[in-house]
Amino acid sequence: MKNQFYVTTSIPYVNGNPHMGHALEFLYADVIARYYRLKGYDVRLTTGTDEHGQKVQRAAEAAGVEPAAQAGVEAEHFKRLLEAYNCQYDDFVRTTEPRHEKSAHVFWQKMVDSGDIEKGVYEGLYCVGCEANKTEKDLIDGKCPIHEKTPEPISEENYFFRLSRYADKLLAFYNENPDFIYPAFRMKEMREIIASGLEDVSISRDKSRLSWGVSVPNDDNQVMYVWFEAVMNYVTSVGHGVDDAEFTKWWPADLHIIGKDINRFHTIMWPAMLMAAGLDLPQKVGVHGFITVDGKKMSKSLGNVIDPFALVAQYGVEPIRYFLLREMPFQDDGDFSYERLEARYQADLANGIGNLLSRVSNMIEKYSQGDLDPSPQELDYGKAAAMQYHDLIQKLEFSKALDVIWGLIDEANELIEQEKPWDLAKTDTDRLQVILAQLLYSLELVTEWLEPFMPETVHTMRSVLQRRPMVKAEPLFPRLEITK
RNA sequence: CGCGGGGUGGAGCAGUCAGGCAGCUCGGCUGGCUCAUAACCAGCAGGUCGCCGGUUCGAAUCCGGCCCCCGCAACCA
Repeated sequence: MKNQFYVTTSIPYVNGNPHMGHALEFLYADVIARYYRLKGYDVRLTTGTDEHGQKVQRAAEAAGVEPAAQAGVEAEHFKRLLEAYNCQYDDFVRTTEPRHEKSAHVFWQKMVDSGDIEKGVYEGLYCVGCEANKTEKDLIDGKCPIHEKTPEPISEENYFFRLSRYADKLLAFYNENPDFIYPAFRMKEMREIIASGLEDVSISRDKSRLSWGVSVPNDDNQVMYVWFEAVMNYVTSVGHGVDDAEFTKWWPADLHIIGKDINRFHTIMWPAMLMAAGLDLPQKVGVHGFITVDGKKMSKSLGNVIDPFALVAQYGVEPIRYFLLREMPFQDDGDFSYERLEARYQADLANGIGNLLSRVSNMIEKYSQGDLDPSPQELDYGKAAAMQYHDLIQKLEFSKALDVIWGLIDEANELIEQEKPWDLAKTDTDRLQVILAQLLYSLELVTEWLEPFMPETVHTMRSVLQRRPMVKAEPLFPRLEITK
């Protein structure tokens, strides 16, 4: 079994500011990366920014700056988001970096060599308002539904990726690797799309229409289509085209974490591209859902956008990490509301883990002179809970893994109630020490399992639990004042 | 008939694949306790499991039909 783990996030497009969805995706990747680091694996977490394309070029023109400058500002913005959510990353790939252009050129050439890139004529419909190509399916009564204009037919010489050649190979790959896409129903969706037919895709643009991109090798008039080049960041990060030893060490990736909207690019186009280039395919793609707010999609027009920076500023990073990982099921959309957030904070953090630490640390200070070794004599969690925990994390079921941890907290509270240590202090001090040692053990297990999710909290808890003599802990999570 | 997800006590969900007394968390109510952040523990109330029909000794679960909500449909995490 190899003791390394390479995980990536998708790379945000820099035409917009960071939002909650980015924060959530970073968190998912951070938890799994921390989990494997704690297991002793050599872990690499790669994230970055997608900086080419029409929208960035236009935004820069509007702002009167160079596209590179525009992208640079946003790249820093996303790095601040990673810091704000305490996500540890090993590499941050900007698609405008020289190493990425080199990587993309090498990748392109491999596909040319395999005969999967050919020149062709792109004939399509172009909406001037959208500045984008449209398909018949996009139109209503032959008009762009956004601008209510009839798109202009255009004809442009582009390079095409022979995606149509890969339908059967992709399906065969799915059959051999039924766990390739998580959750499973996302694979079902992709099977449907493949079954309905894959067309060759245009993967370049004429520079007269778009110049802000990675140039096509040996053709001064074309740049690569943004999506085509952006996904290559996953190989760029590990030295593709630049450092063969590094690339051999890390590729293929163990896990790509992505949002459900870009599933097809990662589970159809990207695998096909890798096959065409003769490279191995990633082990798994985890497709997460979106965050809704009070049941509705977050959008500027609804005015319900939550600022991820303001949120951690108000509640602190650890409670927000907990809330998002506990309430947003990886597979589906999760709903955000301040009511749910405050309820979780109060019940699980203040009354749950925080209060348990207080009462146990206080009893050990009082009844054991603050000096005691942990021992699991009373409650045998056995291997079942541990197996459950590890299994759930590896399956990306973070919410359920946290459930398991909180099960330990509940059991500890129940044990206290059953044994009544304050009575034992008067009647049976031997029994009292056994119970306290058990409680200490339970808390240590909680810290061990919680570490990928709430590293700062665990750090604080350990400073209490490992101190000798132990003294009563300050509230980990002070109760929120209910003002509403 | 484009594809997919979903409709379960006040709220959020599990259970549906392998039919068998309808479960969890939050909230509400009652009681207990006092080590603890008025926290903790126990118990109670509350549900025609979207609708109609079928199979079955028995259906939230299987089959058929219908209604409603949400997402996707090549560049929106």
